[in-house]
Amino acid sequence: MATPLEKARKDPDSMKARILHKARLIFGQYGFHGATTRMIAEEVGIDISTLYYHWGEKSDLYEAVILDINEDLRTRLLEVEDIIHGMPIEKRLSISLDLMTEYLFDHAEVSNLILFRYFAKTRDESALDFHVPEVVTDIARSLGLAKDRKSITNEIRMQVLGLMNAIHNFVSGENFFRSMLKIPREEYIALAKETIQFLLLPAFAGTRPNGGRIEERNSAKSVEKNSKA
Amino acid sequence: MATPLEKARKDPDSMKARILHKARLIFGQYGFHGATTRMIAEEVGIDISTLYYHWGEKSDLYEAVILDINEDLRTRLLEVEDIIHGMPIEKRLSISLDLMTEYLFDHAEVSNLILFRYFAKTRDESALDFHVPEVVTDIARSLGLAKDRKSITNEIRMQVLGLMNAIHNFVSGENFFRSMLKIPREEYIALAKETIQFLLLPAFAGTRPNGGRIEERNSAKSVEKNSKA
DNA sequence: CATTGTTTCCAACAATCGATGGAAAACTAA
DNA sequence: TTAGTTTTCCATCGATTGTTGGAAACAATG
Repeated sequence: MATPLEKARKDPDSMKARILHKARLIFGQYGFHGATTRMIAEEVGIDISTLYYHWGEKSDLYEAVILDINEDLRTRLLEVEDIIHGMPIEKRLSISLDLMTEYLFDHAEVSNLILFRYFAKTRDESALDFHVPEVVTDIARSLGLAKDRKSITNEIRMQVLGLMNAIHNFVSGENFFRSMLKIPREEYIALAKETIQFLLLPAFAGTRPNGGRIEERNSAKSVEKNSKA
Repeated sequence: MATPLEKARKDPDSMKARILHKARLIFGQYGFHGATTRMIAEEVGIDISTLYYHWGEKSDLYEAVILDINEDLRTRLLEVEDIIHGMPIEKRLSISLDLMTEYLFDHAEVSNLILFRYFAKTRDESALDFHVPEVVTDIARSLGLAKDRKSITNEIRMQVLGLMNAIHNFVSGENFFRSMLKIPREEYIALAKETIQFLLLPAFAGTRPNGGRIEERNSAKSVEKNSKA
């Protein structure tokens, strides 16, 4: 109950939480430099100084936003992990992709913010260079791509990044891609899911000649405990 | 020989071209709002007003940058198309991915700018909402995923977008991902190539049970002509 | 009620942004 | 050289940015 972020997450109706929520959307749409504190304040319907009263500097608010979506994402990943637990590898992957795609389409700002963090630089790098614990390792273990934390190679890490980014791309690119395909949102979402499965599932299908760096299944259950960071 | 962009592309040593080149890099790293005209001018080593003399408004320069990388990318795609022509589908895809990955790692700002355009909004949308001809259709035909322009479905379009974005992600995300994997650049590039092939090739491998929506091969050669926009 | 602490807004600040007018410099052509 | 054109820079503008001080409004406590 110390940091402003913890307060905001505890009471979603509080002013801190309302600001944080709108900040997620604005930062997600325009990026750090594209978003202005005035845009966020106006979206909440408050004066700009109220925003500063609650969150301090712009970069502090941005940091809170990143940590916030990271926590949400981690929570959702744990839920998905629970659902797919015990299933064979192909089903685990297929269902994970579907559920995460569904979730991210409902919270597109999460994908936006993650991609911004991956790809965009910031003028004052030092202010925004806080470290967020990467979930890549947890995903790899949850999917069964590696027995435990220590056996996760860089190859597997890259594969997981590829999986995650495939989803983020179709979610964040919705506006651009949809105007290109000229289809309604529901159709686009369905098509995105279908395409993700089509592109990525075969790589992890049980019997493939090359690159057999995937575990068969049922290797977790004992490691399941230390998923809490 | 009318537009400033055409002049710049014609004479790469001209001031216009020098500004355009640095603008590519800066816009690519920081995005439209993150980049400032002063940053670009300083990078070139000129006064800011010289930049305005040659390119006018910031958004005009940005537009020129987008059109410029689009032209470069199209040129490279045509070269690749020439190389893979006549090969079987799997080889075509494999080599295309490799060559385009190689090319984009050498011109990372191209991937950056494309992703920015896909994912980021701009405060003044109207100024930057110029239309760039999409190459998705050409890629699909070149790869042999469809016989001709008219037989390209939205499913195929989405698959091509998935292919392209997979490359862009690993290229643009190099800084972020590499600091996570703690490996040198060459190793990262090799790993990226390997991962892209690992993830995406199986989906288009000849004999697969589901989703057989790919043409076999050797259906182009007559359509080859109208690739020039 | 009065008082104390918390929250919100108004007004303004310095810094930085995009952009321009005009003089100086550099170049071209005679 | 001279005249004319093109290019570059200096100085500056207004608008917008992030940020803050301080007054008002509100809430809780005695």
